[in-house]
Amino acid sequence: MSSVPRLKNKTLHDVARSAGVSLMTASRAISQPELVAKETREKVMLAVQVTGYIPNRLAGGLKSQRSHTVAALVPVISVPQFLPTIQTLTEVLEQAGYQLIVGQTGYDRAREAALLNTMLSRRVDGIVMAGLLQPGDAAQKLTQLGIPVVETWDMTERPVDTVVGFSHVKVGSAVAGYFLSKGWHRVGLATGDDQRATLRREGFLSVMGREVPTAIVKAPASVQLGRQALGEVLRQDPLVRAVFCSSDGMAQGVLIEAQVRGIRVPEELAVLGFGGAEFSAHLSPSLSTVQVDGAAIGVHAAELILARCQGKPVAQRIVDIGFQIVERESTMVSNS
Amino acid sequence: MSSVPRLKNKTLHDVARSAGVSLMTASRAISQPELVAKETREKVMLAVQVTGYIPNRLAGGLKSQRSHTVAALVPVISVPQFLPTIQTLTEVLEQAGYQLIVGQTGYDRAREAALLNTMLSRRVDGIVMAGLLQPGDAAQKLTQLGIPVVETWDMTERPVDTVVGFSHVKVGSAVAGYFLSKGWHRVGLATGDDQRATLRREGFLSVMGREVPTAIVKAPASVQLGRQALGEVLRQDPLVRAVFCSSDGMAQGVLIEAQVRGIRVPEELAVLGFGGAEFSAHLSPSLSTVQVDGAAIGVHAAELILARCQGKPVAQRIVDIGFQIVERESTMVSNS
DNA sequence: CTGTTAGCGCATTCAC
DNA sequence: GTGAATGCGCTAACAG
Repeated sequence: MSSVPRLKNKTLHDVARSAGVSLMTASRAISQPELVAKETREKVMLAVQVTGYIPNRLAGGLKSQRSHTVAALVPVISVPQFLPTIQTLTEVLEQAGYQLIVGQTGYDRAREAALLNTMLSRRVDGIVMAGLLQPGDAAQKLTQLGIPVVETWDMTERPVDTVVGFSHVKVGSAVAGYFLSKGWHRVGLATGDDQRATLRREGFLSVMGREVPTAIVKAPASVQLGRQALGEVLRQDPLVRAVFCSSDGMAQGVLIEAQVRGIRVPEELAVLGFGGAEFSAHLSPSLSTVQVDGAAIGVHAAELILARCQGKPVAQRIVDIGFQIVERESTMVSNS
Repeated sequence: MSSVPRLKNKTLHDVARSAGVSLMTASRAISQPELVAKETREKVMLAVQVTGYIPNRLAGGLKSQRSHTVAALVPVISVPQFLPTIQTLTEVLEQAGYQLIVGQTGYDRAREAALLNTMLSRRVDGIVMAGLLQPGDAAQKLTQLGIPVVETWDMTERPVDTVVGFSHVKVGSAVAGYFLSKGWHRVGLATGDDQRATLRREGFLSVMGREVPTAIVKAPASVQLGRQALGEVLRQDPLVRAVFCSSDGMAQGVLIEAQVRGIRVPEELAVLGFGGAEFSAHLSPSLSTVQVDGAAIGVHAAELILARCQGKPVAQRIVDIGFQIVERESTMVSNS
């Protein structure tokens, strides 16, 4: 099977010859049909069929200086939070004739820098980051080269280029405020160790005004780690009244661990997640969470990149799509 | 910000001039350093630093006929089952200097064919499919062009090129056999409408030898659809004893719905999922499931593609990685 | 509306 | 060990 007579790819040249026109006419008939006489166009289209021609976009890109590809850099592809963003990003880009190249940084700065270089050497037309770009040589180079960059799922006043997201610090303080408004003072945190989760924690603590029982687990978080985390928080304060988790997956683990330990949610323990995962609404008790519109982030990111690629000016370089605390059963009790 | 003086990319030419060597020497110093005198090499490396040169892999690829990219086609990127596969695939490929381009078929044959053409026009060096390739012109073309293709997460005796996966029919019959061995005859199905879920259903029914209460939901499945599905199955048979679900997400929904309705699992209703999701082990009751090693599929797929790209013969064109029924609390009762 | 010319940036092939 | 020529497949820019 390894010695198949690998059929050579047809080139535009073959098409042109088969259609009896020049190379350039064939090229135009395909990419700018309106500039070509109807009859000629049909001849070329027929030749394309006959020869089984598949254009080589790499070659075209060499000349036109655009690869029609966009890089997406995520910590790990399987982080559920980013999935809706990547999904819509892929869809919108594809409709515009762009494809996505994915890279995984593995929460590692060195790899992020290396990956950025790889992507540059592939001449991607734009870069979408999950999170903020690490400052450094790579970031500078991007600005110098004028490559569109969209940072997402976070917020900053000075993006490398553009940013679509929200403030994690504000999320943390909003949740703390929410807990306090419920009269819950014995609160705890079950949180991942990644940068954004840390920001939420800081926002939370700044409103609380003191340290609170905290379990920090290694990102990416999971249901299992959520269960362990509740154990840790309870060790630090057996009478903790409410826990803020850094993901809905962890929160699910906390719910399960509470159930196993016979702790009633929300009567004895309130639980709040983060991310607005599909399943959170359908757990029992249903899970309160901080809802973020990941799909909207993807759409905005795609539009920013596309606008930049077409040389259009961008109205808003900083898009704050905000967030929303969705109150469900896991935190729903009358104030006491 | 849209009128930044877009710095032109440096080319190998610039590097060569800066180093005072010829273009070709610069090229070699970078890609085949051992063929160049140490002194020359260092001059070139310095010049690379000074100029801030980033190689253009598209240009190199034009000549060498390899893009060092691989296409991955999935129905939707957010289908949890494929995530471990995509993740390891990306990792292994990246280590070998290859990047992944993702495409979403949206469970749509026409889009799959169109996407394949798009990927061909990008001259990807290989294609990894989630599931089997639809027979058709596109598939034929792939064979003609001798492009490595790995079909995954399914099994066939006649792959387009290679296949890494397992038989969904066998999964279905194994689960049916398992249920029967437990003495459960009033069984039901809660299943998605995608092709692979349908195969599992067929395998299941072929062993049962008759139709059973079935809820079919639109893919991609979800926790919510799982809850609805149990409702539907119960409507068809209020005394159903065991349900086989087409994903762990759906199974989780079934568990929750059972809990809400006061149906005890596993005493009154046994539940079995599919996919071996991380969370399944940590639910309460823990979820029995059909475990599949998605990461192993990714590793195998990457190795097959890489071997083919390097012209090495492939030992096994058909790799069956099998599956395993993992018995947990949701089906664990003494035989009756 | 169509054809000609001249590269895009690099790597293969051959000389030296 | 190094360099010059040539072309990968296509398109921008100009002539006709």
